[in-house]
Amino acid sequence: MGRTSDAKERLMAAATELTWQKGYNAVTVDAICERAGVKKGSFYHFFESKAALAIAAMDDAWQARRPTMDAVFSADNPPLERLKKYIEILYQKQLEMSRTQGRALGCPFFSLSMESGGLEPEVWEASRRYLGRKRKYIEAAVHDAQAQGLVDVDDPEEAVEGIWTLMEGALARSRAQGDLEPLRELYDQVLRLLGVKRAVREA
Amino acid sequence: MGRTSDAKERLMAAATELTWQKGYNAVTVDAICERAGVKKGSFYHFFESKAALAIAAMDDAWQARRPTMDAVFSADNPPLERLKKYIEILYQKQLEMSRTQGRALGCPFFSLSMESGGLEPEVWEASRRYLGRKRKYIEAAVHDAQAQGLVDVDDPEEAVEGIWTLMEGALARSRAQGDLEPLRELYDQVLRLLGVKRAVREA
DNA sequence: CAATAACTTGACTAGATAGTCAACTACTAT
DNA sequence: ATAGTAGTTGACTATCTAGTCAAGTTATTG
Repeated sequence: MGRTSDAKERLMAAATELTWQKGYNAVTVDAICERAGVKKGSFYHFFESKAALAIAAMDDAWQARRPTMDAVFSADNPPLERLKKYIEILYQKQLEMSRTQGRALGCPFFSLSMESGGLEPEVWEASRRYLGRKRKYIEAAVHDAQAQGLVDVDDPEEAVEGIWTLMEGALARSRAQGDLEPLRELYDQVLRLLGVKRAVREA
Repeated sequence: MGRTSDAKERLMAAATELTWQKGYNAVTVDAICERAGVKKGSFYHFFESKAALAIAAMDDAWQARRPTMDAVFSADNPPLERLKKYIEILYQKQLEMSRTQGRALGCPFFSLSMESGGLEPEVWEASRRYLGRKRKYIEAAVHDAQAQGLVDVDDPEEAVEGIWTLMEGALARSRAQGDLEPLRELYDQVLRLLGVKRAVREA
């Protein structure tokens, strides 16, 4: 019963966009309202604070990306193909941002996690939770690759750790320096950490 | 002529500390003044803006760390020892922060670079410049290692790129998640990117 | 078609924020 | 010892900021 509205969705979209561009602390409630075309009173009708919106917006963004993640990391795809395809998608996404925003913006969860630590415990916790979910796809791919004898690693957990550092590190660097350079040879570097030999890599 | 003072130094130290903890946008001029024990009027006597202070503070911090960097990356040390020692120092530094601050804070230049893009062009440029200076030490070590036949890489530039991503990525992750986990096996992962064989690594 | 719940609005508060300024103080060099 | 300069102070402005609220509007459902 009662009136309906998409203001809540518009607020989450505006928050995602602005936070990705400028970072959490540089974005004001007023700016989010303006971009969403919503008055501040309505903002506080839907969300109890800026932090609450940030958390809701992360969930929204994750739900939106999940189908793509599930498709790319489908158990039906060969494990190394999953990683390759995923890195290609990362690259394309950041390329699009370079064009539309003038620079690469990196991973929104990671940037938010770096920025919110020690300031906004609930935002920090939520961002880390979504990073953990993202990481699970990588873990599964590496474990599958190991089980199928496609890679040469002593300790799969350590390999996951290194690959995760490479991936989030490359995205973070692409934001820090604004260009796509860090993403260019990423798949090759991942293969190296996985102990895939040069001859196989070139195949 | 005239009165002397260390207020400028105190302001730079306070800015470095607070920005490292909370990030650039979350730190106010008032907070910096309070921590430095300096009134706002004095702040603007020494710096024309918060951005100008941030840039001066980066330079100050870099000058302070440079001697250590020069010692660790001395051409007199074997190239791989330089990298190993440097990673050990990174680890110790973040460990100290875990104790004193309750969490790892990562690399101040990198965090600042991620946060200032698109908002504070001069701060962004400066942070990237200092990151570039830091990177040069890694480059030299990798090139030397290659020249001395200690490593097995096809393309040294690509190896530097990957190692740099691993290092800054691990520091960034240590901030994002607040613990030291990402730094633990860092040297091993670096060796893997350098194509150092398992047997040699274990030696 | 009406009751009512869901949403909207604009005006409001209280405190934070960057930056200014003129008068004041104390040190340093001559 | 003193003139001049570098540094200090507190009070000030104008704007921004998160968050509140009571009264108004509109869609939904019975």
